[in-house]
Amino acid sequence: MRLTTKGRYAVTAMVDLSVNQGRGPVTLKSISDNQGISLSYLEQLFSKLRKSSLVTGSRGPGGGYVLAKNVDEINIAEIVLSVDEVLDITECEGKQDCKDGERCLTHGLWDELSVQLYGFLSSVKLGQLMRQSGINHPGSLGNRQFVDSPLLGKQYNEVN
Amino acid sequence: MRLTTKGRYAVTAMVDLSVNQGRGPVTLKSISDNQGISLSYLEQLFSKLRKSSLVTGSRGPGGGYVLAKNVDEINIAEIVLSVDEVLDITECEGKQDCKDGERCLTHGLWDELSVQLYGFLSSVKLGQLMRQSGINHPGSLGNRQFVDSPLLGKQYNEVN
DNA sequence: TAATAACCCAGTAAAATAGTAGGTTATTAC
DNA sequence: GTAATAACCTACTATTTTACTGGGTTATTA
Repeated sequence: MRLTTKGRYAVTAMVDLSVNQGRGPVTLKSISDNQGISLSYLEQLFSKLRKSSLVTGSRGPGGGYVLAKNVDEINIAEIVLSVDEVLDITECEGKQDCKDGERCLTHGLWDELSVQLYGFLSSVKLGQLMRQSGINHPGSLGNRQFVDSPLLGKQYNEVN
Repeated sequence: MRLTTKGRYAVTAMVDLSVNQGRGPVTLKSISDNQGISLSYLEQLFSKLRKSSLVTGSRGPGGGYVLAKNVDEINIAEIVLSVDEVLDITECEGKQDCKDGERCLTHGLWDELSVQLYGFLSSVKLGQLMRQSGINHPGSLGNRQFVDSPLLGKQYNEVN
């Protein structure tokens, strides 16, 4: 599970579709203008989002993209995975010659962390992000950290 | 908050230090051999880990690196942030001319998600990863997903 | 039939990741 | 002291990924 600005672009664009839901299709041109992302780059991202059945496009005037599913049936993980390939194949797994144990150990651990991360991101639905849009302007977060998010509620517990 | 193989390397190396704790300093050479990461690249990563006060190095024969803090006082987030710069500065935030609201909205939302992610990763301590090393060989995860991780326990709740 | 906007493809520019190569300095063991 | 070790440092290169550019075509609407 990788997480870069590419996935961020995709999530941002999907939120754009969410807030404009019901007002007809959203053109990539408008997202491009709003978010400052190049049109052609957006086309590439939406090609993947479309192939993942997250959006549906319609051509011609008045056309654009709409969400293919309900905002509460789309989670952040599938958006990110749709555009961010998940490669990260380690030599170890490929060769299967890790008899000293050390190598597999750490790889296995990271995999576990990846699964947890995926679990976390898949638990956050697009609808949640969208509905909280009103109270999430820059700076509204202040110095708060870690827990008690007004956006997602009690998603996890502090360990110590 | 970015998450790439670079951060994975760092976490992997830190777990290596954890399991060898008490057995004296660990050389980068041994980590290089174990994990298949170039020595000089590791040196660059450890330079950052050292500046973040996560490890301390000792020179000469018998030297190497040890953890600067207890395994339960080091979390995954600080390891990742130590090597993965957190730039991701958006035009919007820099210019502060986002009066249409649309732009700030999505940016603020992503920031919120970043904070959540940071909270999640900072709740996982190095010690947890280390102690579970015995039961986390590749394939032990099976098809399990999302919740009920034997590694981290109940870290978060599914939303719906 | 003209405008629109998705859809497609090939290439380039920029950035980040990963590695290479050469050092120096401090420490230990002989 | 001297040799080996291993951190520590710097600059450069290769590779990969990210992001953008520029050209199309196809379907749809007015």
